[in-house]
Amino acid sequence: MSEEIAAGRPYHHGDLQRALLAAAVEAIGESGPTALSLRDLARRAGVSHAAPTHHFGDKAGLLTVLATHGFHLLADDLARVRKETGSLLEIGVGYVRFAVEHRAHFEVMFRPELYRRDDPLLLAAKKRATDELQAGVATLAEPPEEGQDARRAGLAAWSIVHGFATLWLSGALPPDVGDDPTSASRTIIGRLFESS
Amino acid sequence: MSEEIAAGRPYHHGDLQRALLAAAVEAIGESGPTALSLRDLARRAGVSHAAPTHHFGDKAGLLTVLATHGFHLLADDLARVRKETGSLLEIGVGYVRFAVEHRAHFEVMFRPELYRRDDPLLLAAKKRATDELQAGVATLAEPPEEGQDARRAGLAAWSIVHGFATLWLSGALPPDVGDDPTSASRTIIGRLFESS
DNA sequence: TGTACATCAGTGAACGCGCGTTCACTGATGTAC
DNA sequence: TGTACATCAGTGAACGCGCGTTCACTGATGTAC
Repeated sequence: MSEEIAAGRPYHHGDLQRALLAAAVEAIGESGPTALSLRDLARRAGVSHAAPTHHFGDKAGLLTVLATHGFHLLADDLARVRKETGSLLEIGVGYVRFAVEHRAHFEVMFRPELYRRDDPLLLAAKKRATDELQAGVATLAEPPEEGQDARRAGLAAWSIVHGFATLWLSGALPPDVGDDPTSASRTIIGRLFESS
Repeated sequence: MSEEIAAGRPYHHGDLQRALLAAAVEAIGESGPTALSLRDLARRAGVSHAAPTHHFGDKAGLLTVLATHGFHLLADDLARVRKETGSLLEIGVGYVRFAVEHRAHFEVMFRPELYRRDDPLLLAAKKRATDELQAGVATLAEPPEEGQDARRAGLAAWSIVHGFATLWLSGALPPDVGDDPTSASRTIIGRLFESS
């Protein structure tokens, strides 16, 4: 219990940057990333509408940080699944689960026109995630030799899980796929990994 | 040469609906579908800013028509490739080609929050496209029996081509994939169809 | 062949709204001495 | 332990902008008779 909390809203927020990012996730969940406005985030965080500019400069700045967080979260998830299961199929299912559970992050991550796509921290985070996916390919029962074949296998795996995730999120899949993206994706993307 | 054209800009446009849709494709190609404004389309078509409302009601109405056109174009493309090649792999490559060549349509089609997703004409067009993809599964050398297996094969094929297309469009794929989405997708999505 | 009238397509002025950005400011915090 | 000062975080008023929407209107077209 800090004094500031006991004394009511302090002049300084304390952790406004984090609060704004949380508000952004909430707002994106409601209306998508393009409807986002800095004034709305300020309202949600209970600060003046000019405060966000202080921390992020503009909307692209905020979304760059949000996308960077997203790529790190994704890399963490994939690494965890790989260590726990050693299965490329389960890593793929983990990718789909990430997309559904962190929809706001996922939607921003793959709309680079919304952020600074050449930001160094962002690029590093993105590399972590793609490296992790590529490492998953090596867990196959008959892993392709390093080189072109392994790269293609990685891109095929990425394509199928990314496609399933985006089709799921857009509501394009037929209703009888069910309402559990984890198990639905396991039976469908399993077709690519049958040899493992 | 109609009298109106000879006499300069006529009061009535003649085919404003089509002109506005073409302007929308152009504008979306430049700035994406969410930045679209009816006033901008009116400007591009050379009419007053209130004219588009007459034809489409609002932005969602216009995008519903645009998405419907897109699904018909896609179904046409897939049907043509199926008849010409009888190959699911080539149908998949055709899907990717469509996404790249009709980027504006494709982007709208899979963002249903932008249009009236329960519009009957739209649903019919979408069904044509998904049916066509499912018909492609039957062209496999060892087609799965009708039923669950065939449906899963169709969803797996849809996922991988949709994933490749969206990753390509977002610029997420590594540079060494090359700059020809048709041949790049053929080698990569071919991994799913190797048995054919 | 002509005329009257309904219908349709497009106009342009007006409105209110939310937005990003700027700017002089003020409150709070930390650090040097 | 106290004081001065620099720095940082957040304020709130003001601005100009593009947008969607409304509305009374006008020009053009087609059809009935």
